[in-house]
Amino acid sequence: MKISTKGRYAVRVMLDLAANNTGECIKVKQIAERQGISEKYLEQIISILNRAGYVKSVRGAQGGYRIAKDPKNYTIGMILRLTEGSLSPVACLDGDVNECERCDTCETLSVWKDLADAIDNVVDNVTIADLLEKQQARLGAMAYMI
Amino acid sequence: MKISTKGRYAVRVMLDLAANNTGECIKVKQIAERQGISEKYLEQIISILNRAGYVKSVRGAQGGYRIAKDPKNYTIGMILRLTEGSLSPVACLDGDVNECERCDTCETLSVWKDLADAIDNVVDNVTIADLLEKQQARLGAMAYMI
DNA sequence: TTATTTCATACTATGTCAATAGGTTTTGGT
DNA sequence: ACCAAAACCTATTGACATAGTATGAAATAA
Repeated sequence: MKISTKGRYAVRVMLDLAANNTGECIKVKQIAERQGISEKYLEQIISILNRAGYVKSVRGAQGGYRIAKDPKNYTIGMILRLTEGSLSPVACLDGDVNECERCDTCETLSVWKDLADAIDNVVDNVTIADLLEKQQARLGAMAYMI
Repeated sequence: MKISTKGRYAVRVMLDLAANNTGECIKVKQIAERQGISEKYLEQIISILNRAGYVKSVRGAQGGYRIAKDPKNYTIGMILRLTEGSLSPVACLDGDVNECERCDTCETLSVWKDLADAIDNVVDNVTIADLLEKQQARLGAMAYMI
């Protein structure tokens, strides 16, 4: 019942790109350093985000990545589903075909449905913009402490 | 982000024991047959429930299992945590020690906290008695359809 | 004493996770 | 034209978890 590093790192990448979005290209190396994540592993994760169009890449020297749209367009749910696959707690709820022949008489299924709804409700109502805002509020508060 | 068969089967075992609780001992073989689960695998799962005192066992011939207390005493959350371990979506939230040194500045942590709360809120508010009630309501409705 | 049942432990095949490794391609700067 | 920097691509790896099987020991009612 754990979210893997892939999903968690993907969220942090999106937040990092949003927080450091100056219009310049951001290199994987920079993100890896800031986030303390293996550069090569990050490469794979960011390529998923790239193929989905969540980030835009520029190849070659001076290349790198930029967040594609405004951070408010990206929910945590979108990013997790993209990188992790389905967030539903049981396979029975995946896809439109219910291959389990016990589904009709399966009392536990309603619990898993409620659980899936609860999970969706959280992750689909937080955006990268929300996280960014919090981060900047914290950094602002920190500035007064110097 | 999936619940494993161990946890799901454990819930079904508890429900089965509750539904078929006549005071007589219920054998692993019977549960396995009713639930369509491997007998040997079930043995391992029920032994976890037994060691935790959720079920009572009687050894030897004519032995078997009985649910220990009234079904309303067992939430899905209890059963899942016992068999699956922690239900929190990230390791950062497990235990009292936060070994991650980024926790102070980790904006995503609040999302995982909300997610953990949402999950807990579902699984801790459904009991085996609730599932049993639903099952019996359905079986009652079925009887009229004959 | 025997059949039935729980109890305990070891084993196995498969898959996933979290990387690491080793390249190829693209491109700006010189 | 060349070089270095960067993205891009694919294969491989070691560790671990999952979902069982397999084998047998211990307990007990009949």
